[in-house]
Amino acid sequence: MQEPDKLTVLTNPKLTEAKTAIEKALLQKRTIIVAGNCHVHYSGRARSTLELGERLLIIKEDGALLVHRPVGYEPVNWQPAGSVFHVQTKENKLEVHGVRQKPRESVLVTFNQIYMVSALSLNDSGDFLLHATEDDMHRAILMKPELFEEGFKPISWEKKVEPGFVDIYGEDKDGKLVIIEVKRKTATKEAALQLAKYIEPIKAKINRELRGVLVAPSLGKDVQRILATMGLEFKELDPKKCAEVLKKTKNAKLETFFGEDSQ
Amino acid sequence: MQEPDKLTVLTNPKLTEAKTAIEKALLQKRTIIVAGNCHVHYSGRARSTLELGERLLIIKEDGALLVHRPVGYEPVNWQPAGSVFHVQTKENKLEVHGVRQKPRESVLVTFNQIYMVSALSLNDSGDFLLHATEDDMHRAILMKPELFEEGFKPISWEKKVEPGFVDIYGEDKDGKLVIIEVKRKTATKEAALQLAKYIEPIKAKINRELRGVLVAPSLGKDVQRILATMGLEFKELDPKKCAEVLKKTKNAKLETFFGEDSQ
DNA sequence: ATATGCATGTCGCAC
DNA sequence: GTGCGACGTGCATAT
Repeated sequence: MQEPDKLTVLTNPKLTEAKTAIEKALLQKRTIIVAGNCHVHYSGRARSTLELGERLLIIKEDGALLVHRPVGYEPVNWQPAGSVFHVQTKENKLEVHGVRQKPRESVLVTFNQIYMVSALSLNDSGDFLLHATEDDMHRAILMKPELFEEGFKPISWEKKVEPGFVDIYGEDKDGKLVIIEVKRKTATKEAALQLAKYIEPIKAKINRELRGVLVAPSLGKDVQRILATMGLEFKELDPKKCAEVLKKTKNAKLETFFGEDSQ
Repeated sequence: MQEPDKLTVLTNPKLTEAKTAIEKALLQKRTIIVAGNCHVHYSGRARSTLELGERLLIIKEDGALLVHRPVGYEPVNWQPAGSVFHVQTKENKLEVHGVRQKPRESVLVTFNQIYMVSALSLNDSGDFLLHATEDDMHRAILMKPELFEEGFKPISWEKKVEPGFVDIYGEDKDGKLVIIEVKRKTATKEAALQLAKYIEPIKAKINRELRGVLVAPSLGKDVQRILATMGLEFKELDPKKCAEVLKKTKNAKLETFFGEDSQ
């Protein structure tokens, strides 16, 4: 079931042994994990130094590099995919050097002690799906406009209108034009200003009543007031609810496909 | 030199063995690495599903969780520090469930096979220093104002002025007020608008000539034109150069401390 | 190649 | 807690 070399682990190796194992794993494009005592220097878009301490170094098969401290979600140092690596021992230390071009930047990890080197051949082709994004909210409104408002008829979306793109625009039940700006979380004053920026030039261009509506799960502190002074509206809508709607719509479609009634 | 339990590694353990090892390591607040075949579900601010595949699961001593695919810099799923974990075996699968409150969100990693479980006690107190940030640029200009302009006298920085904070303000050699907005990389039109937003209210309030200057290593495409129409200026300045200046200044101080001339 | 905007952004700091 | 901006942001997309 499992190739003999799917996994290689060295515990408390000598630095030279670690060097050999890492170089071999790099050639084989395996996922490498090194645990040890190291310091780190980065130079490129900025510069950084990380003093001696015990961390994890991870190098992936596509040349991504991560240095993780024992706390925190984010890597303390890293290198994006596509980096090229060089390993060498030097004065009783092991140096792992990762370089990428465009932008030119490099990370140097210097170990004085290594607790573990692990090399894995990982096979991963599973799909990743993310729901309840802003884009899901757009699609949900387009597929089920009454989510926004009874009688709303979408006309277009992601429409270029100087000075940017309008999320959705359409007509309400009274035939008024509606410009919608969608946010997937609490809308800030920035969002209100963004909407206003889109509205004004259009108002100036067309001679017709125009509603600007901010759609979001909630509003920031002073945003309601700002909207009011600008004659804009707010409509509450939750990204989760939109995701639900999309799911149901998808189910409905599938049912139709299989010859069943869709509600 | 090294405690006997600094490092524990299990290779190709049974799921029940893995469960025991992970639970023990969680109690000991060690850094845990699990390599295996799994699928992942996330629910919280959004929702996601990741189909079956071989990945790394990392749980840190502060309750941060990372799921890494064999490619890419970013984790495919994660949970910030402070999450609480629950491990159980179920129908020949091992479930690792991480939950955090505020916002309420959870990640469920379900393994059907495990290649390695590793638990480490990492000791890391080394300082991390990042140079050539925007803040370094502020400090460099404050310490050596001629970096910005000959005769410039800084008055204040990070000054609250409705509707936000001005990076630096001061007086030029002719006694004109100068408002400086600093960017560490190519300045976009957003930066220009940000500067304008600060300038306008101040102009309205004081009765005095006022210069608005965008300081950055370079300008985006139409930004020069935008600055011109708004009567704003651009001054080229590189964050690396600022970092250099700070370094020299620091050295100069040290030299003084040691009784030597500082140029 | 550059520009624009989203992200389960994260993180830090001020109010 | 909320707001605001920086980040070695990364990332996808459209031009």
